[in-house]
Amino acid sequence: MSTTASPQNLIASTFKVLAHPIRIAILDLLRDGEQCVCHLEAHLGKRQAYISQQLALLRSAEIISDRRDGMNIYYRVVRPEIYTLLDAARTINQIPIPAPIPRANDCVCPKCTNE
Amino acid sequence: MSTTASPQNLIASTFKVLAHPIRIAILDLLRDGEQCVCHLEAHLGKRQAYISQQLALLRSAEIISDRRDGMNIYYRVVRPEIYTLLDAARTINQIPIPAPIPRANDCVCPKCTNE
DNA sequence: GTACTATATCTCTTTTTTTGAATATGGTCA
DNA sequence: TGACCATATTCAAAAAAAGAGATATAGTAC
Repeated sequence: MSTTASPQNLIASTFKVLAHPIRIAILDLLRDGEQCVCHLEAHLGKRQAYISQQLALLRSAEIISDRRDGMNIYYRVVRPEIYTLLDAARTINQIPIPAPIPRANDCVCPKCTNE
Repeated sequence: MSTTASPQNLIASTFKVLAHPIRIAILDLLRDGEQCVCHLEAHLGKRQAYISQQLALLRSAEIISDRRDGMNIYYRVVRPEIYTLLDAARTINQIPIPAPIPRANDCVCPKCTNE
């Protein structure tokens, strides 16, 4: 994650963080505000540890940050400019920008509502 | 270069092609129009074969395309929208958009002008 | 034709990234 | 305090990408 920080390398690493389907999906889930990890887990259908790894990556790239609230940890995007990139990439590929996921103030994912 | 072409995978591979300093540099060199390979070679200071490999990659991603003129092969960008991405990434990283390289209709790089 | 030039391709090695499995941590609730 | 829950980290294996070297190709000039 280093090499000398030339402009091109900086830009390249910005793209690199975004060059992953799960990370893109995570950022899309965070479009309309913070979500708890269990939410992401439920929506992405991947192992918890795996999602946590990707969150760590996005976190260390300083694109998202977290906040604990009681039992859960909530993630949010701290660099909304990256949506410019995501949206532009969608436009280029003629993919519609995803509709915002209805905000659920209290987590509605199975893990959060069941028993 | 495959996996099923879900929207996220499509977007991810767009970012992936751009996630490389040399490829970014090549695209910047092509900002103001086509350039012959020797030009790129002179400007990038890398092995010919290496640049050719990167060109092949950009070509197979259908971002650039080539044209032969006499002895030389000229490359040009066929998807100018990618500059939206490059520029946005620069903005995010607070790097100025590179000034266009003065157009040289006849190649002025050492390889083209010497002897 | 042959020789040369510009560029491309192929193959192999090294490095990086991805992913999975196991385990750790640090709050919370009794 | 201890058990429990949500999430994080660590380590190793698998897969992908980066890069170097050697060689091929397709025009061009003679």
